[in-house]
Amino acid sequence: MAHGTQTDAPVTLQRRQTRIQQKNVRLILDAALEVFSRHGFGGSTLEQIGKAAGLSTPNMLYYFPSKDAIHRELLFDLLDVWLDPLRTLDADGEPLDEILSYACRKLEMSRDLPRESRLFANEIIQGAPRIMDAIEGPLRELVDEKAAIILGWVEEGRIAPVNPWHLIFSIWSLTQHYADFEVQVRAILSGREDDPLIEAKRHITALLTRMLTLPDSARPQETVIPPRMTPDCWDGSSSLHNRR
Amino acid sequence: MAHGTQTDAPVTLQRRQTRIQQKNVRLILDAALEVFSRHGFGGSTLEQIGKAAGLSTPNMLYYFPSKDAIHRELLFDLLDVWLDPLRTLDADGEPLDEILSYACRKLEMSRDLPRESRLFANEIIQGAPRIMDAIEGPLRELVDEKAAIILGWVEEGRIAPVNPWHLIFSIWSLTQHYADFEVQVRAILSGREDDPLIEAKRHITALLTRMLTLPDSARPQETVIPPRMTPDCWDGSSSLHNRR
DNA sequence: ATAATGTTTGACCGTTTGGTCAGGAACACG
DNA sequence: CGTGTTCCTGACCAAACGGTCAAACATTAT
Repeated sequence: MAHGTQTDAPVTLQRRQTRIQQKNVRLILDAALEVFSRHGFGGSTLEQIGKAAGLSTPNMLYYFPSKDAIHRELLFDLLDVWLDPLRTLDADGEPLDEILSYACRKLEMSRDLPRESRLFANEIIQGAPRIMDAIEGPLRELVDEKAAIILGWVEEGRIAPVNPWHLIFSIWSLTQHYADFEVQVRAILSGREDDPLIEAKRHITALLTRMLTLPDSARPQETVIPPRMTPDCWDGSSSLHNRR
Repeated sequence: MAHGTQTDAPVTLQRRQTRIQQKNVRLILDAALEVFSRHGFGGSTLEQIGKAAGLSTPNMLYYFPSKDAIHRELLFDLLDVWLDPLRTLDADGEPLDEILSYACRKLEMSRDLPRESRLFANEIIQGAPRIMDAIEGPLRELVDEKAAIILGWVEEGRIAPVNPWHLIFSIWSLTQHYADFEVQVRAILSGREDDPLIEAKRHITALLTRMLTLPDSARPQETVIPPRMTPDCWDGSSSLHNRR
């Protein structure tokens, strides 16, 4: 062996995936997500992650070169998932439906991917040291693109005037709050609401609807306004399944 | 000396405050707030805090018995400040004004006390291990009390129907977002808005107003509705001064 | 001045941390 | 079956961690 005794670790990309590799990498990432999302990067130890994954510390370092590498992989895997709902916001759709659907999908993610939400929150709170590039680049571009669409709707008089960027921030904060601050929400609502997320959906839908619906006087009169139906995502079933 | 060589450390309560004590305790707490709020408890080290405070590690431990004690003191000092705005929500006030004022004060706090906001966020994200009692007790009671007031306003037909608890969550999330996710907000808005918080105030005010204002048909007709003025907190000056 | 008190430091300690490594165990495959 | 590869572990390491302590240094009051 020319360059080291230990067989070359299966680096992130060049992966001849063995079954065992697949299983353990998944185990590690899942455990790391659990631990990192609760304690932050600095507050987490490989021992904790190993315990959660059922693997020894050196064994984990056989699959990943370092603690940092695990964290980075989690974060970059997450970025795609995280921005996906916004990508689907369609300029050709009915404005209010599009925005409500988006909020709804984000709220679903708070229900189904709370750990991912907390991981992201931790990263941003700490100043986004590892994903600032992605935020200043792709994320910003995506937001600008969709904000332009919403601005177009405003100018066409199809929704009430609103700052599109801050509208997007509002949707982010309103929805992610139920994942990131879950223990607070549950502590306050315990005994009052069994599933806060159901009521949260009603609340956020109403909030956005009232905010974006034009007053009667300004509404276009061409057609009778149909009673606004909330987009029926999440009523009964969902496609996301990542709960622990 | 009966119980130890080192002079009794100035424990949190029994404080014969020397000038030096006052100065250094303040220095330590301020530095600790900076560090803890960015890296979380586990991710922070006494060395970091010491560097920020300009004090050596053992010297800090002369004023506080442990890293944990510093963190606890910060957290409990914060709790009072944090809940104060909600306490001032007045059942006898004009409903919309009261709620807008509350949101406004919370937004002010995001501007003036971002580190405190992040410290709190960190604690909740991590499952509130140190302040769960305060959340299940005093916080919950305060929220219930104020939610009852809001519910009363709804039943009197003075604001549009709304779930008061989720309304409070909404205000928390909408406002704290600008402190906790500040780097993201700035990264997205940089070059577009110099001071995001100004536009944020407009946005949140409009959002809450549209959400809580009754439709024309339902509005009580006794008096002419005066043009709604936003409560003029924060327009020009503020009482909070804790920026770094 | 001087004694008593309050403050700061450098050296130190035990533990935990991320990470290495040689070698053994389990596996795949001809 | 045997042999090459993949996987796993126990022992180990250096650095960093929270914290202690005796002694030196300031400060204050008398």
